[in-house]
Amino acid sequence: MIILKVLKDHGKMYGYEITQRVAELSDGRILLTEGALYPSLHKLEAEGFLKTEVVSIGKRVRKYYTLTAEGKTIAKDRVSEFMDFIKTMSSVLQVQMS
Amino acid sequence: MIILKVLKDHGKMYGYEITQRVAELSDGRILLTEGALYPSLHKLEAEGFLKTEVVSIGKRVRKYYTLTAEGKTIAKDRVSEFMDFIKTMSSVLQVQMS
DNA sequence: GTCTTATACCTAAGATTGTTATGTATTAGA
DNA sequence: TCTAATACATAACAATCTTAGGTATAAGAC
Repeated sequence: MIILKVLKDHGKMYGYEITQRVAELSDGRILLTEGALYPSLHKLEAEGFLKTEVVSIGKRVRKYYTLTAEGKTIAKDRVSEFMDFIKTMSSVLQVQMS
Repeated sequence: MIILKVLKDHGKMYGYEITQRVAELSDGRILLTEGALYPSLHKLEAEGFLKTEVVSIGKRVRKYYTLTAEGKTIAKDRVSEFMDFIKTMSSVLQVQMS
């Protein structure tokens, strides 16, 4: 969900850049590890939510990801789903008697 | 975390009662399934956060759970940890440029 | 009376997803 | 020249949830 969200806000990004962006946005509190990131990117791509574009930077290769049309829809859905989750959790956590 | 929280608010409860309470508090949106509930209760008990008391109701047996002193501390910690998570996620999700 | 639903406990197989570790390679800076 | 940062990726392991199955009592519908 986070990956989809930052791609939705920032447009074309590559994996490493996403980790940096998330760390920055969360003030270092969310560290998207590579073992979580890359399999997620590959899965999202396989599901048709992301499309890729490989770019050579000198001798190094960068793989840029962009949301597909379907990806934009899913991004919105996943974020609002998460917002609902937060609301639900808040109502569960607010209650306390005595 | 949810289990610890409802036990903290409501005191002595048995497993089935916890699922009902959580469903009620979340307006049916969080369904604590038995396959998730019981292993969690057993783990929390093994970790020393819960203590049990078996009560016979007619021929049926109920296993009541109560927070230990350590359990109360952990309950607070886990809840505030989750609150921090929500705050962090909110700051990540809020950002969006045009 | 009998059948279904609710109550009440539990475990286990399978799936998902994250962490940790490892591998490879380029580039920048000390 | 050595280390840290950049940049991709996979795999073993761990944690945890869902789904499915098992057992049994109590309440209510027909």
